[in-house]
Amino acid sequence: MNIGDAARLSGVSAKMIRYYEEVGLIPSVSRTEAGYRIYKDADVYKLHFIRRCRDLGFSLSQAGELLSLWGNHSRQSADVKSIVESHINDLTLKIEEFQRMASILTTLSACCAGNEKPDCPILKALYLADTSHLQDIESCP
Amino acid sequence: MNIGDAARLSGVSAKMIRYYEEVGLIPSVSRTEAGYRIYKDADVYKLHFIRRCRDLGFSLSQAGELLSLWGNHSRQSADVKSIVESHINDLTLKIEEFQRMASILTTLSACCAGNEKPDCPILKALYLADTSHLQDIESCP
DNA sequence: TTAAACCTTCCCCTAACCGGAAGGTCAAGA
DNA sequence: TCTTGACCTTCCGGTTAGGGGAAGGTTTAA
Repeated sequence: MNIGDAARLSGVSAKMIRYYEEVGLIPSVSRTEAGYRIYKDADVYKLHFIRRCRDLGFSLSQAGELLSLWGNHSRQSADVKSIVESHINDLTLKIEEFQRMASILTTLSACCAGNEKPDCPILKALYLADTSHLQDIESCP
Repeated sequence: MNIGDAARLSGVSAKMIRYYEEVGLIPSVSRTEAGYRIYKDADVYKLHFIRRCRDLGFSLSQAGELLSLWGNHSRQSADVKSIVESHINDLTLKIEEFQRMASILTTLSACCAGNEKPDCPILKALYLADTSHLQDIESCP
């Protein structure tokens, strides 16, 4: 199987497959005499596993650790769970940060007339020293 | 005022001030005979404005647009509001994506014993073709 | 005079890719 | 048999928003 077939079957682009090989996430595969990479089903499964890790937001480094645990039959499920919980924590922090931003921006946007006039409470707030007072605001600043 | 003072007053590191100048986000400032950059209060305000945009998650490109509007007294507040609403939309999409990931991972994590044994429903789910069925799952897969 | 604390430019590194150029290979149809 | 198009290869550069550090010049205070 050529890299194009492996890409189609795994959902990982040929470009990315070469990249994963380059950075050591997957081992180098064998080649034809002409230098073409040859993939087996097991390689496609690995690529597919990585793709699913990426879809769930894991870093390539974490995906590599999970892939390693996946192939290690003497693994401890606690190690897997630890990686997952760390990632859930990262996601939660990002969600909270984005919600904080969105909350402030929504408040400010609601106060902006959004017309042809230059007056704009959003720009005022960006100029002022601190928007932390906008966290729980109900009325317009 | 040297770049170090501007950095302390604006909350933007000297490294980043030079970078913002290099990419054209802020204009080049004048220099001393020795080549040191000289900053005025107005420059510090601009840097501070950019920093606040970044704190709210705007890209440097958006920060540049907002900065330009801020300095343009014939602006239309609708243009400001448009940028902000676009960014709120981006944030909302990211929040939803992260929540989707976190939801799936939390479900899987709850099903993993997290002990010294190798059995792990998380790895099983990463191997299986599709986790979309985990969106609304209550019990363990 | 000297040492610390500045400043300058320059280059490399990050994560996870995408785009494209230049050139070699393979398979099918005329 | 030749050609054409679809593959494949490596290599290089760009993306975002910076961080780290080297090598060397400047300023200021003791």
